[in-house]
Amino acid sequence: MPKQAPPRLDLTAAPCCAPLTQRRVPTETAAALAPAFKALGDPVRLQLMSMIASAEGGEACVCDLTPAFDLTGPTISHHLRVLREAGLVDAERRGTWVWYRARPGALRQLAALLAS
Amino acid sequence: MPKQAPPRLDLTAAPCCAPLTQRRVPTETAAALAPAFKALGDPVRLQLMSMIASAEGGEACVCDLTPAFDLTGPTISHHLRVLREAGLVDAERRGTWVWYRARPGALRQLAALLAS
DNA sequence: TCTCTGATTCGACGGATGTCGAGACAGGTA
DNA sequence: TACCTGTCTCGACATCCGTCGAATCAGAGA
Repeated sequence: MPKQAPPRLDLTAAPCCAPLTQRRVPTETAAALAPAFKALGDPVRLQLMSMIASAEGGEACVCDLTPAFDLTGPTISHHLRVLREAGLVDAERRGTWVWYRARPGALRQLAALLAS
Repeated sequence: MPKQAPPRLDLTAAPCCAPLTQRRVPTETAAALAPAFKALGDPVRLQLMSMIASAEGGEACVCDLTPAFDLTGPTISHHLRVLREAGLVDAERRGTWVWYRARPGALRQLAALLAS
């Protein structure tokens, strides 16, 4: 869990969501959603996102995420932070461990933009 | 139009497409699709993609794209090349102008991955 | 309180990225 | 042929990004 709530994007606040293919995405919408796509634009983060979103109970522990990659703890922590700051996931510390869960609506909004 | 066909990703060749939220995305799939998300992870490219995909006739001329941004020609050309190499668009020169069109199936595949 | 473990932050490094100006290339047109 | 216009390539620059080791912080338990 971050020491203080990090500057987090609220994707649902984006001027929203007509499909990309329907009309030109306004500048503000592009600026609001591009960071989320950027966050998914790394293979490790794409897998992290998938592991979190598909985890049973809807949440995944960092202690399960880290050993799934050939990367150090700090690096995984960095990628999780990027996902957090992009508004894609939320983190919660419970006792010793930190749990991540997908932010409801975030993926849906991105999917809606790409939908035809 | 690129001088020679650039190394272009074939998104449809990616081990494909169960939603992110359903099961963990395999490493190869993540490696194949992350570049496409990365390409959309820039506000300018997101708008370019939208302008191309939503253009009437399904294609847009560079000569219409460039003046829509406060950027130089080379910079727009660079962004279009990134979209091309990510497998999201195709380019074709017809006479003086170069036309870009959305690559069918590319956006659909990304949307499918994000779908819940 | 002290110690141990899990997770984050910090600082550093090499490599990638966005932007531009200058120059090259492709097609029209005279 | 020569010239003009539209587009791309090249080289340079500052900035950002992915990764690591070391240090720090947060809880749990002795």
